[in-house]
Amino acid sequence: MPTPSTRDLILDSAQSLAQTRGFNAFSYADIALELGVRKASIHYHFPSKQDLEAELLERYRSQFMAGLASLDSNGDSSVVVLQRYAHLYSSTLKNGRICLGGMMASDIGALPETLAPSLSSFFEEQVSWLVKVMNEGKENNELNFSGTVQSHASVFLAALQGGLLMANAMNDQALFERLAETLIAELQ
Amino acid sequence: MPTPSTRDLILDSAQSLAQTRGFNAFSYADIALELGVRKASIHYHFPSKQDLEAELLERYRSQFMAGLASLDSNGDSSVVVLQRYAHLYSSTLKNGRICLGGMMASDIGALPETLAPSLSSFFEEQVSWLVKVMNEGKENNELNFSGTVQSHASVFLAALQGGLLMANAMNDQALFERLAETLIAELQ
DNA sequence: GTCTATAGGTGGATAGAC
DNA sequence: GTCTATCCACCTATAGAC
Repeated sequence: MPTPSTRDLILDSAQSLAQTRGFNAFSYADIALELGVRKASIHYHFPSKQDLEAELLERYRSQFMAGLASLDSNGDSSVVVLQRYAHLYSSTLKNGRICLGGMMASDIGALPETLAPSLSSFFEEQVSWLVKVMNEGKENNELNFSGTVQSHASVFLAALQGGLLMANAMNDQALFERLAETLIAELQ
Repeated sequence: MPTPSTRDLILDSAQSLAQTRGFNAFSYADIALELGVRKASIHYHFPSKQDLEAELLERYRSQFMAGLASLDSNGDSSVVVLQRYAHLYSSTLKNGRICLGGMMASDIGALPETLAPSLSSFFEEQVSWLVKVMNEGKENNELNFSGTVQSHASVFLAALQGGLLMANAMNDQALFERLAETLIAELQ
């Protein structure tokens, strides 16, 4: 594992701050303090905060999709794959974070409009992946539900996003675990 | 209808800004501009922003609960009551807003800790009300599902909150409507 | 690439006249 | 209750030395 570049360290710090406080509640000064560099150095890598935010979402999206690809690479059952998916969200909760996509969605009214398309794509890719997994589950008779797969995929994602918000605000990790379990049981 | 007091007008403006931009993305200057008063006047009614935020949540919570009380005052079926509940959320979406509780939950990491208990209560009251409605629906054989009522109530609320986030970010009101429909159908 | 220094603006908040 | 005036801290961002 090579030493992370300053650029990556900045993104890591910014992502942590964005997931815990929100996009409009952290500053270059916060990152500078955490990394022990000057604000001007951050502006060298990301001239404007909008540049930083855009890169933040893009990196998160690509890393998240790469993670999804590895979730269903084996021949595991759809139920197990969905459990692993839910665990991706659950694990962010342990650090007092919520999904970066969900956070950005809540801040969308105060962010540059140029970020909206990327954010929409993030959600659409999640739903598409869930649709694929649920379709496979139906074909294998591991999943069984009425209504369109698309609708159930949207509900699944929305419930996890909202569940993260609630569990984090109430400081109740068990709430999220029960919620995810119920969601998956409902599809069987 | 008496003329609203300045205090109420301030709360109305602040609530609109908080629901669209977030708690850390509006200022006293924004409210002052909208109402045509000076910032100092707002500080007279709400000395600190924390005071304003606390009152904002408390008013929202009490108004929301009053609204819920009128939703199931008649002998309507549980399905209809749940549809009306979902419509409460749907209607905020039309103004480009999300639920104030959901917004505050996403900002909780950048808000005073004193607000957390009130926010937890907000979610707990929503879930308790949903549990009551779902229990009645089960007794009347209008609703039919496995798993605890508590879990399904949590899922229901979480999915609506997350659905608001997604539909607002993607500017797709129909997404929310389909999502709500699927959620209710799943309980029958 | 990182630094010092600084500009120009906005944040929440207060004092005191009316 | 609302105003003018002001304070100080913090924000994003840039210029220019090293």
